[in-house]
Amino acid sequence: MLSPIRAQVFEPTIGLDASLDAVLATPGACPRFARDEEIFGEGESADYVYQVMSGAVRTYRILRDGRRQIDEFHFAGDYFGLELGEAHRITAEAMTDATVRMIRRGTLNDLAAKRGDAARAILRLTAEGLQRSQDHVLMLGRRSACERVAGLLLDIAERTHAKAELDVPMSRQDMADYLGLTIETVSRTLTSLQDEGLIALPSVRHVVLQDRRALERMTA
Amino acid sequence: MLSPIRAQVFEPTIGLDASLDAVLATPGACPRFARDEEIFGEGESADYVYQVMSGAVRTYRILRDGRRQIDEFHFAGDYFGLELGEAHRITAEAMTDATVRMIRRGTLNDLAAKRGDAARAILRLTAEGLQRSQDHVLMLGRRSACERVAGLLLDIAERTHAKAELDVPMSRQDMADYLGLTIETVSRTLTSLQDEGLIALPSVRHVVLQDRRALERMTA
DNA sequence: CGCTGGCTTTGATCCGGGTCAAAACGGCCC
DNA sequence: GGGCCGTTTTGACCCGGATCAAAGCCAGCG
Repeated sequence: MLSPIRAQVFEPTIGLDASLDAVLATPGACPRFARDEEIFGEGESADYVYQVMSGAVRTYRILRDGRRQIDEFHFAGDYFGLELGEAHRITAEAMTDATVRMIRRGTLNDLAAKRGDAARAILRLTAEGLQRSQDHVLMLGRRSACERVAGLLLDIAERTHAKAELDVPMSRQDMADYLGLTIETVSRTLTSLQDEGLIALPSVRHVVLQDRRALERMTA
Repeated sequence: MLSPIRAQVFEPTIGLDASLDAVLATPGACPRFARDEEIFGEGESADYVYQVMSGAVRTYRILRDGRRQIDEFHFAGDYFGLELGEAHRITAEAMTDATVRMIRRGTLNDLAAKRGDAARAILRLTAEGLQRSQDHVLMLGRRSACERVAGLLLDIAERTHAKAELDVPMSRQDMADYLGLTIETVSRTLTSLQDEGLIALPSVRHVVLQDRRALERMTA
């Protein structure tokens, strides 16, 4: 009944706009990471920029007492690990088994210095990250648990190019730490959305959006 | 007893690093805005980038039902209104009477195309905004009301170059909408910080940090 | 297959911060 | 100086989501 898990592999497409994919034809190293493996840690030297080729990645920070806030989820094609300073301010881990392209930061800087379109592509990536972070702020500051969960589901659908059925690559704990909630609240909210007929939960990591319109209404 | 309100006027200093201030010697228009006056609105064409010359500015978004989330406070010297797309995604208002420098976006683009240091300066501004937004996410997602208020006070102190005594240019409502709280909670939290001797509140918009160490401990 | 251990869900209760209401505090204008 | 109005503080109570606890539910493995 359920569609198989979509192979989330990144296929670069050359667009009209400045895109790093177009500029960075040279692949660079593409190591594999196992589920939950650390890709880089807070405080480490930021010598590389990364791109998800397959799988999914989470970036997060933790407070002294262990509270964790997930900053972003990264899917196939997404860049992450771009830093202003010398060191990573956040930690990155594979959420699923993942392959990740590593681009030497020096290479990127040289490219940016030589080619205006590369510099613009880097700026665009950073600015997109800022927009997503601003959306995240709005969600955490002013939205209810239900609105947050609905928003996350729609976001995952969009970013993994899923239609109605989506694979959720993250655990409930990951969802909670992204949404500023607890696992219990996330779980309860999902079941209540199911009870209202807005979604179906055929399995833990599989969600069907049954009334996308209604979900979007909560989000707007 | 109280020091007079510091004149928060921006004095550019030429640093060693790429700085837009150095590059943009040409002043451009510097209109004044009255307290609570709108500088630009969500959806408007983003033809200019702005820099606070004096006073303070808030940028925010509102949900359909009126819930407001303040994205950032901007003080003398800060740039704001940089957008990736054609339109502003957020609204900007003067929190106090303010003078604001307007820089035509085309000018900035030309400059970035011609001079690598200008392009780098713009990237840096965007990346700094991203870092602040990420800090904001961590605060909203995982910090208590008390930690949030303490963090805001320290942030204001740092960004207005205040030592122990600081002018708070924003209303309780502004603080609440930045911190993801209500006015009542902000007010209660401030008085409880005062009761514990961590701060003093000689007047509504004047705060004295009496135990900065303790405040920083809450924030870390 | 059946057992085991980690997720996830569900239940019961609690509490931090929200809501609603009223009093107190300033500014500001006359 | 006195009155007025918007902001801030304080009080009483409530509620959404957290916490604590106990079942379910698989997936993996022997």
